[in-house]
Amino acid sequence: MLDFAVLGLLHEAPLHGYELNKRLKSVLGRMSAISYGSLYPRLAALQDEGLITTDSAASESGAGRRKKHVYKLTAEGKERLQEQLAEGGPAAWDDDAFGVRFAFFSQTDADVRLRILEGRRNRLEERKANARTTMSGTRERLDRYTLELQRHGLESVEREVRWLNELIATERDGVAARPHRASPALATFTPVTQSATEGDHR
Amino acid sequence: MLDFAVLGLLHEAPLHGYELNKRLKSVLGRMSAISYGSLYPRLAALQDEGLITTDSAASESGAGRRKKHVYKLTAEGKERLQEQLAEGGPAAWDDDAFGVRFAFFSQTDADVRLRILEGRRNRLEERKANARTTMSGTRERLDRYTLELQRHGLESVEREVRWLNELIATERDGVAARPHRASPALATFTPVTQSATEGDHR
DNA sequence: TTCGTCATGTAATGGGTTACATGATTAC
DNA sequence: GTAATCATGTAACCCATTACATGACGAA
Repeated sequence: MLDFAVLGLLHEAPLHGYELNKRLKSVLGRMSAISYGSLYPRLAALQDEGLITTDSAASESGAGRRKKHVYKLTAEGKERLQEQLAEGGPAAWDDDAFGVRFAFFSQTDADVRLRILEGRRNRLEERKANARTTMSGTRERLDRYTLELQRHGLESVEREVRWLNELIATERDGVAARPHRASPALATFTPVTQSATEGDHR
Repeated sequence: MLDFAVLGLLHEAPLHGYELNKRLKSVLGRMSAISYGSLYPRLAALQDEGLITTDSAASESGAGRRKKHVYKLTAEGKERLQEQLAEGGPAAWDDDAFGVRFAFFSQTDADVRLRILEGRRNRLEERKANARTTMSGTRERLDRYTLELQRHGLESVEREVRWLNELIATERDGVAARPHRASPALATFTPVTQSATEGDHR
């Protein structure tokens, strides 16, 4: 997951670790940024695997001077990234993975995008069904707050399903127009949010 | 976190591990259920610490027969739970903790409840501010999908803030009526959801 | 010249997962 | 009697975190 995000970001532009981490913050969404104690070892590992390089002549120049490494993808790294981008299976629709996959949709083929969006929606639809049955589920009446939590959770899921449906619709239009290549689909997306930024909350 | 949830559930009723895990699913919300490979060792540890017991004469009766252990809180366990229920600090308002804390609001004093709800709201309000600045943030224009992801995330946060504001309002009414003891606050909560279940999604 | 932030790293630790193994109970 | 599900447990591992340590660079 982390590896994928790193490869994806480096494909857009070469970066050094510190900067990478800041970008990661947007991409990983709710997981926010990764800690440096986690990132740097990972970068070292990816380098050992030959997926990324740093052309720091810097490490040769002076004495053992420590300066910022700018990493970029190797040919092998690009290949690996492409494989992962093509993966539209169940792994792509769980909570953690989906956000990251979505963040790199620009680099993803239109058909895979659609597969992921639909998979994700179905996953949520399942969860919705589950939640419904457990909530109104015969006996074992939950207490007030647990119930309210559940209710709010369910509503969130429903909201996300609607969002996905909109995305799927616009994606399909895009695909219909110019089939199969990565395409601007979302260009025509109209933000349905009817005043999301500052509404009522007395 | 897990420990707290376990103590909280056992305070409501004695349970054995397997059943506990199922209940945990509702309580932990998005973290869903914990794996058994995680739960059982933790139960053993809690027992070692003297916070829970299982009065299985069963372990003596036959030969080394393995049967279900029903766990319940010890006096020490109850004490520990009370301490944790009284904690309304920052730890209670992060993503993971909040849901669990909320799930046990029935066992939480009204003032602590309010502290947690407000803390949580402020936390989200902060995040909102952050997101806004990074989104419309000068240069480094994000790509289409990243932007859409961000937009949706922001909207979700705003929604949750509104939810919290409603909860806070009803809590305050409750507190005003009969100050300081654990009280039914939410009894008067009216579900503002104006048709959440199946709305527009063309 | 000192303070803040950029920048990189390591070691200890933690909290969970998966895979595996086993046994009891219920329903058919 | 056999399959499904309930129920408990262990060992190996994974991935990330925290705490710590170091150093470069720009601005006051």
